[in-house]
Amino acid sequence: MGEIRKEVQQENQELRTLRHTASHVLAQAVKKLFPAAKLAIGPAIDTGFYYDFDVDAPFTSQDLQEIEKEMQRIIKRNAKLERFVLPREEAIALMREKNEPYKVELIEDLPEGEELSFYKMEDFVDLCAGPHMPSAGKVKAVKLLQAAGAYWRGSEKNKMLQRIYGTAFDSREALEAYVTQLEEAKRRDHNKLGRELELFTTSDLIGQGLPILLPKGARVVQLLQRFVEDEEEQRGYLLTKSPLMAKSDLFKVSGHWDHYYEGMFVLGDKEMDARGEEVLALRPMTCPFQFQAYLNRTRSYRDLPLRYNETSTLFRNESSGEMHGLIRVRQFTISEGHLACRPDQVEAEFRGCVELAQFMLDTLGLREDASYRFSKWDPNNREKYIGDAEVWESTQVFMQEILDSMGIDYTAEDGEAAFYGPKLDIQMRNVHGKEDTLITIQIDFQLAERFGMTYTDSDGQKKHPVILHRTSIGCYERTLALLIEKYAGAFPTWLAPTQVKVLTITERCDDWAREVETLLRASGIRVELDLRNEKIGFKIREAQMEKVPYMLVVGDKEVEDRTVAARSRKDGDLGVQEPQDVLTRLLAEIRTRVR
RNA sequence: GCUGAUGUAGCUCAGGCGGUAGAGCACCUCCUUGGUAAGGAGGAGGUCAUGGGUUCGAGUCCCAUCAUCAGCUCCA
Repeated sequence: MGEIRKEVQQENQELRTLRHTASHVLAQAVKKLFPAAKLAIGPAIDTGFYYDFDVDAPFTSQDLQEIEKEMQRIIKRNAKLERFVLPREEAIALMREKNEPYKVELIEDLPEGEELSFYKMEDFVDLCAGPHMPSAGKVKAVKLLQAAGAYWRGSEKNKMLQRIYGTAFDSREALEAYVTQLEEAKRRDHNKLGRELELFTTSDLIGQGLPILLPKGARVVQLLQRFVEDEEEQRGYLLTKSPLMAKSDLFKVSGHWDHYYEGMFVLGDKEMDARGEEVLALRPMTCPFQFQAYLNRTRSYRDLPLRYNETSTLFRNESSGEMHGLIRVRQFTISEGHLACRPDQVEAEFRGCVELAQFMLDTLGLREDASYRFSKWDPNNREKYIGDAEVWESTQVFMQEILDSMGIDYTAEDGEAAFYGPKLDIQMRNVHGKEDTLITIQIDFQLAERFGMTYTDSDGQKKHPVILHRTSIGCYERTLALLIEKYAGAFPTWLAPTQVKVLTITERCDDWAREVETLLRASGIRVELDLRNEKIGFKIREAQMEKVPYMLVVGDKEVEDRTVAARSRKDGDLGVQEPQDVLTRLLAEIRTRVR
């Protein structure tokens, strides 16, 4: 096994080298066609490569075509790459001479005394650590995909450069396979498929980031919510229902007024607030609301852990360019929960949260696509966070120890924490490979004190509980989006908005079809009746069946026997059966969901 | 928010140089027919995203706004 993995890694490394070389070919081509272009950076990425340029006008799609042709010529000439090294000062001088200010800046940021490597390909020279293919001809297949703006050094304070994305492979076939894969991804894209399947829609009148769940989408979300609430109840959670808005006072205590004002929908403004007028804001999270539930009466150490959950709708004023389908929206509903624990309970409760999240992912079939991120604070950016450095550091160590003891394979990242504590984020990739957080579990040693939440310990002392913030499947809209893409719209039977489609061949069967519908519906099966009486056969029906687990066809011959022809998405033709038999089978199938 | 592209019937799209809108599929009615994306006849549906402007006249040109898409930045 180790050997195979090693080989795969080596292959990936070679592909990255090839793509990095392709980015140099791109830069050379751009320099030839647009001599005024200034070079920034051009790395290989997982799916290909890009290069950033500072140019007067953005690249058009025609520009890309011409650049790609020029790249083909360089590859055909099999231009050789030669490495050479310069001391720092000479390197800066060379880049000044070539009028490449971004390269100069890059070199100046590198440590003193370091030798700097360059690669020369024909008359084109680029600062680069390498490695590279020996010649451009090794790039067998290359394709430019798109141009887009990107900030220099990834900061919106800097100038926006023009980035060209492309991909490269060592064979024509591999490139074609990748392009096919991109088309397949587009087909599964929840934003397209979800609209086609009438799961959701949007309205220009309602606004950006505010999708409407249509009956089928609303049904799936309802099923998910019932499932989550039932499961959490079994695990000792207590459901709350708290208001969707609160006075600014609440958010001042929580710290959101200072740390999250831009992200909130405030019904009024800071000036009104300063004048002492009542200013309400829609809630961007549930924490302080559930804290008020905790504060309803005095708490004993015997009451802990106290686990609150809520199917909670939140509002966040995302900036206009961020919104995307059901993945990034301005209003969403989340399976939110807060656990108040004694210090000696935190570890077990944290584990319980992780296990619950994993159980949810297993049930939905998403676990294999999840990755874990340990999101830490950024000690160099103190104004983003509340509390003392010691609390942060000790909380992070504490969390890390739990993660390690659970054997969770995570990546640690600085600057990704919530403003009040570190997080374990469970990340999911969408069909295009873009990553988003689905589930988050956080440890918070700070807010209980801010809100004056206490319990009386066995020694009679008032103490602050430790708060765990957590979601179990995260936001329902986002989960729905991931499920659409995971199953290409063909939901598992227990989640399918339509479990059975009842069809007829002639209107003489319509009454009998309605009886079958009533029978199934009475048993809690989600039925869609289609009385169009189309004269089409099973093979054709399969096309529309793709998204529906079961299909029943009612016809005259079957009417005589009081039977229906049944077909399953999974098992194919089930033959002609008594409706009761079909019902039994269906119920069994629906109950196969993990419990 | 930034860069770019896009916005014509439910869907996919046509509409060279400005002269007040079309196709396929879907939908509705009727006929034919119990079944392999069936045939025939007819029908409905668009203030061309919205608001301004230029013009005798704008889907077509200009500006603004809104929305959608890709990427960046930010985040669940």
